[in-house]
Amino acid sequence: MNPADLSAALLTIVTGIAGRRGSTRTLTIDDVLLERPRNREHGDWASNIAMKLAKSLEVNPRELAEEIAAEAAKLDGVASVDVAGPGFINITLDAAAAGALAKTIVEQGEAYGRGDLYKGVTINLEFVSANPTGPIHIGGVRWAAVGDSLARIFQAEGGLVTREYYFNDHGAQIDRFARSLLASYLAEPTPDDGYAGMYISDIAARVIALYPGDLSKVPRDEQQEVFRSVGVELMFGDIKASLHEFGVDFDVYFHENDLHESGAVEHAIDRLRELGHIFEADGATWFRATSFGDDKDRVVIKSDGEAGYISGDLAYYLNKRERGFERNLIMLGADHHGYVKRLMAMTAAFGDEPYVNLEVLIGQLVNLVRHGEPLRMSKRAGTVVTLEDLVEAVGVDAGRYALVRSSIDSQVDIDLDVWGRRTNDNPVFYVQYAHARTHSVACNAASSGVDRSAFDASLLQHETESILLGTLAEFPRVVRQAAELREPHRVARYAEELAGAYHRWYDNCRVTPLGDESVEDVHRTRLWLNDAVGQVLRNALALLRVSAPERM
RNA sequence: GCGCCCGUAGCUCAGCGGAUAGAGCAAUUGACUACGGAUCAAUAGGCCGGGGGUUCAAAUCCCUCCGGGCGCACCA
Repeated sequence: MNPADLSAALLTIVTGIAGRRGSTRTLTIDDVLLERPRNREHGDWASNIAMKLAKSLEVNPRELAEEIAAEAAKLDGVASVDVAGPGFINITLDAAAAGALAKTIVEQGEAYGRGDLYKGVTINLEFVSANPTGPIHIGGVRWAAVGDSLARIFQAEGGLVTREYYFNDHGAQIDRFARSLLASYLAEPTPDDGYAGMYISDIAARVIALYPGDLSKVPRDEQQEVFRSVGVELMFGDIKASLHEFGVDFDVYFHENDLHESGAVEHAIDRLRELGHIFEADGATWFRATSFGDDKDRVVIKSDGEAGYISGDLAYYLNKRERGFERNLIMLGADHHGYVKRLMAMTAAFGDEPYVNLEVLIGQLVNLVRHGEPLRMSKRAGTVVTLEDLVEAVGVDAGRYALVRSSIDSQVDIDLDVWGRRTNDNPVFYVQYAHARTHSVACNAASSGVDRSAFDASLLQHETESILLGTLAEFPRVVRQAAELREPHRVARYAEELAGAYHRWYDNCRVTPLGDESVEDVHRTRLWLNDAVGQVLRNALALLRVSAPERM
């Protein structure tokens, strides 16, 4: 009896009662979701359905709750049902019914926790998308960790996910990058609007080494072109490599330049023109974004004939839709939140549904801190802390976990000294230790002759076992909720809760009997429970792409 | 001026309509010649920024004020 079964049974009961009382409202499984009461005296699962329905049925909530409780008490696997407070229905399961989950989890293995919320839905997840004008700095690191975990969570819910990196190689920033490389090569000072930093001279040296002829003999503008094309390629290769080190690999690297060269921009503008959302004014071509809630109209073709910035976004979105993606998500930093309105206006203008076909996830920026003092980073000034610096200081597991553990709505401070030195501050080790412990418990059990040849769930009677089973039962819903709300941090917080419940169980219940005791079914059954915990910890950590070590 | 995010234990943050608001770190005190003490138990610590409202029920939803972060280009 897992919470999903219980919810379904409850739905049947409540629908029957509501129907008899003349309700016309159709109830769904979401109306009868169960929650785990904080207080153990309130049973294993609780429902507030009676309080929610009381008003529309014009009955006293407690009276309705009693009616539901009476029927729920007859369900198989339910030990008792109580009505408490203003109308909570508290359900306590038979130990056997609750404990059966341990075996189910072991049998389902990696599949436990997966769902079908986005089964068959094509999802395009665009994140990081940093310009290849320098190494990926720590501001972009958060989206690498969060975006990749979100992709894994969508996949666990059946989504057909494409991880996409939008490579902004059309604008003036790339030119500045090329001029900076050239200046370094010619030993000239860095251009005023250029990029400084050690990496510029490194890249310049590698470009020169790769050039087949004598670069000093070609004209200056050709030199700059060489630095542009080869330099961007090298820089981008470095970015890909450090993201790969961090466990993040993209399916598609999309070049903005292709949109301009392939005619996709004109195509998108033509499409909007057909729909009547384009007009000419002041020598420029405009998108009438104000018709769709934006603050101002946006220039798609500037009066000098160049494409305006938004035209790339128009073409890119249309391209994604034409590639068949039903849902398109873009992750941006808070410094870009002003774009949301115009992107939604664009979505509506194309005849799509804002916030459904396109979603923009805004995450707060990360602050780099050293010795408690905020550290200003600037790619142009060369004071950059990179992804590689982070990995070197704290490792992939701790880095990813720390970045994904808090809500993207809250700002996080990264202090490399603290993260590197006091690793105990990072709860990832608490979770990983719990996993390592499940492994060593299983090893000890094996050498003491405890195996999984018997399973009697009714023997899982201890309070810590009941809490542990309840926590295990929640995992599928946590994954689903993380997907629905686009909040990977929920998986991390859940893993911590499960690790805690496991450690407390370990302290109270032995899997391996003491020296002079014989192996009983209770030990064999507990081994199933131990292994179930290990499996769920592995499944949860996998969603974050954090390793689940067998020893530490 | 307008818009988005945040204000919860000493610190870092969960909880975002439900019962007595939680965790880690820090503090104090305990627990292995018993499956790894990177653990566990216990104590202490809160007008959930202030004030209104909606609701049977508000940290959670609405309004307003205060404080902090970030944005409001024919730049990308």
